Amino acid sequence: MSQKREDLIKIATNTIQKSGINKLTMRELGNAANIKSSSVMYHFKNKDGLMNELVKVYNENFFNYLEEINIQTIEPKKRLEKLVNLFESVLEEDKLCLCGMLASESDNLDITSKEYLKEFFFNLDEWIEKNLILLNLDKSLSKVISSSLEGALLVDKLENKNIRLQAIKQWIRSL
Amino acid sequence: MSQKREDLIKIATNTIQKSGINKLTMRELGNAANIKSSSVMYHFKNKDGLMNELVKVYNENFFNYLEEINIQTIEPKKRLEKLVNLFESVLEEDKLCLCGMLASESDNLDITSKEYLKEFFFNLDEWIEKNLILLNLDKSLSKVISSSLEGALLVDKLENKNIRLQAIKQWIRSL
DNA sequence: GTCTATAACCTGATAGAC
DNA sequence: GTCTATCAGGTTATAGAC
Repeated sequence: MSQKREDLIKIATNTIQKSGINKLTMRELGNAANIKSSSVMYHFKNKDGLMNELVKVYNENFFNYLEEINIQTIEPKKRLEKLVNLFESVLEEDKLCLCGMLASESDNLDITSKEYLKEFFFNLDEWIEKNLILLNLDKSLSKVISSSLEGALLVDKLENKNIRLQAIKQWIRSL
Repeated sequence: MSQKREDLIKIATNTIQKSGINKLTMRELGNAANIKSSSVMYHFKNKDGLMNELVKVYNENFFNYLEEINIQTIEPKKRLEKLVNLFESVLEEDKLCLCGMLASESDNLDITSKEYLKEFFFNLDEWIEKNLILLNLDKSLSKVISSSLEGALLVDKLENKNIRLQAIKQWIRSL
């Protein structure tokens, strides 16, 4: 992948996570990367193509990080805590989860992007489940944990506080 | 409030809940109400004014319903279950929570709308807390419950399933 | 790869008639 | 209250030069 293309993906992802899909336009993306909107189109063909790439790369990075947690941390409870930390680091940058945001705007996405979104949540639940099983906990709790993380990030960012993610961390510890 | 104004609020709220804030335009809102976009502007002055009204009315209806639950249901666990049912009824209409959606697009809202949003989540947590206290449960769980409901609705709608809200209901029963 | 130029369309908003 | 007419600006996208 070319350097410029990589730059564009980073900038575009950041824009959406900070301000929503509406604020991502070819013109502004070009401005931020010092090229014209027509040059952005050369790299991605159209906006759907751009969105496909954004979600795909986001997923790759996200699950590479979870894999890293698995390697560096053995204790399942600690792993789950590190998952919450990951969401906290997003909050600290005043951003939201790309996939959480796009889920609420799925009407504006093509089939490919929607499939990537579904994959994201499927893989996230699966990762959590594996650790719950190691803890002898009900694996259906994974759905509660992943949902709460997405919702908490949303509202904590709105309020510019870290309250809900903290509450989740505390709750997980108590399980 | 005039009948037409009420109609416009209902249509606009529905549009956002089904398809996102992007799909709400003055023109389309007018079309759906059989008036011109300029006539919509007469009722709300501008789009920010419209958004203010949407969130305000949504909050009123939402908390009127929670108040109704309080009257009709005494048992706190049952009340919480009815809260989950409320989110399930939104999912069944293939909609999302207006306030959850707008939280992820708060960059496009003015201060007034954002304040209404914060009020929504504050009041929701408060309502849940009161019932948790009656159950001798940690009141900080309210943040986990409200967050999980918002997140679960988001992903369940994407997948066109009722899995995550069900998992939350089951989890609350087990508390 | 990047540019200019341009097309075709949609957006919120306003002025003024009825 | 609702209309027509119109505006200025933003949007994706394409054609063709360099």
